[in-house]
Amino acid sequence: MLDIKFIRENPALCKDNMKKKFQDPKVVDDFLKTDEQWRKLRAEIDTLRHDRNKISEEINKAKKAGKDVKAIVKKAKDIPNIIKKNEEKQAKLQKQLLPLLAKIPNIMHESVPIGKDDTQNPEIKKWGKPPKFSFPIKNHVEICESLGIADFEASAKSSGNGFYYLEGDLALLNQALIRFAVDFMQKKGYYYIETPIMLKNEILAASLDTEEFAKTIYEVKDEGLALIGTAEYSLLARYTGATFLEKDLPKKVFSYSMCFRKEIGSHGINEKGLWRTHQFNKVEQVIFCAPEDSYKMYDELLKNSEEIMQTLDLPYRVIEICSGDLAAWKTKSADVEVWRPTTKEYGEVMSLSNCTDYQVRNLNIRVDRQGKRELVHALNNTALATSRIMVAILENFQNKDGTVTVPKALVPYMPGKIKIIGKKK
RNA sequence: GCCACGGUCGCAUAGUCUGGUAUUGCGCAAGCCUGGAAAGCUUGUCCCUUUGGGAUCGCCGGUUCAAAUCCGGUCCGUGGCGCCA
Repeated sequence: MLDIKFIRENPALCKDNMKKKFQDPKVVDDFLKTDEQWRKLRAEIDTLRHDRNKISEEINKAKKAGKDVKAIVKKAKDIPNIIKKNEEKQAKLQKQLLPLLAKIPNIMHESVPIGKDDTQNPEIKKWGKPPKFSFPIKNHVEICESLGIADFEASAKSSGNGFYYLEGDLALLNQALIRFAVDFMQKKGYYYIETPIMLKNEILAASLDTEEFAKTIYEVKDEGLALIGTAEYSLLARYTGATFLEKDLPKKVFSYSMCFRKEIGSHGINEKGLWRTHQFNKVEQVIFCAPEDSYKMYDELLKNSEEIMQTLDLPYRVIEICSGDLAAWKTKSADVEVWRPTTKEYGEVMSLSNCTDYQVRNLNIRVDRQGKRELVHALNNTALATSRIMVAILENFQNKDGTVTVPKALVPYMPGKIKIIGKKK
């Protein structure tokens, strides 16, 4: 959420920001109106509490002096009831206030392109040449099935749609990708953390909005736990309530985890294969930094992602998320998309975001600056989500004989240092 | 899972039995002092609000004029026992 004080002081800016996102700015007015009522009530309650505290003190003094307190106690008895009534009113207002607050989005960076939806996200960079094939190409599902390195029939039987069995060389390629990405981030000086994959519902709910939660998160019934959709959540949760020392910032961390997503209403979840699944492996980067550094860190995170793509020799482009497509908690965001020769399109494989202090305000993650505590800024970016990168490798590096060449950078990570997947042994 | 004990201001700690101003030390910040520093002294050091105040003792609720303190529930931690990859 945004800082309430900031909304009070900058209503025009908040509304203008919403207009740029093609959202109804009326929410800001509704919020301010309710907020004013809340504050007024708050002041009343404070006065009542003050009266009560004073009377209690009087009773205490009178008692100690050995005086009869019956008369004062009788007087004091009415106040708690009035307070209680007002507190109930206040709680009601609070309940109205929170959803309104959640609807007011983070203030976008001035560089964010204006656009209605994802069709208007501009391409800001393109790297690598899409491969040319002298033979009819297969998509990754056909490659997997012809080489026997994945089984989607078996996973459909065991778990339903959106799962997969990886077998043999492909399962090993998956592990190679994870190791490659972990080594890469480690060399960049990021700190490696393996996190819980289940979080308490309320902890998880603090990192994303209610709608997003309902659409993506699997809950573990009767346990009050939920499976993470990305290690971003568990990494943020790791630092909930933390106060960093200024010398420890920027705090650059990364994690490998399995991720679980319901993908309710998502396009393509019924498609067979590895592109969109309920369960996948991801190496994730997260940075906590001083507010003035967050756009510098944004550039660094993007550079990391691009280097990974370039090292794997995968053709990609970078698109910037336009105002209308930008999630409420982000001020700026970009996707790295990989070339898919089978669809002749680029598809999302990495997602970079600067969330500034919007998430962190709920989580209360701060930096101590000479005795003053300030909220940090939080950023996140994919390092490598293996299933989609495997799709890209299988499709871009396929050979005429049906085999697939392992990208050079991954060969050292493959058992036996094999250079080709699917070669008859 | 069972039993015992515990959770207090950044850290440490008193207060809980017997309800009535949240104690002390350390660390940190500002000021005084100093040639400069240390020491010493003063003030501050979670949040909201500010003329006053209000809230806060893991969390939620109850009793009460008044709850760190009493009652109920819950979460977390430590030790022991049990189970176990």
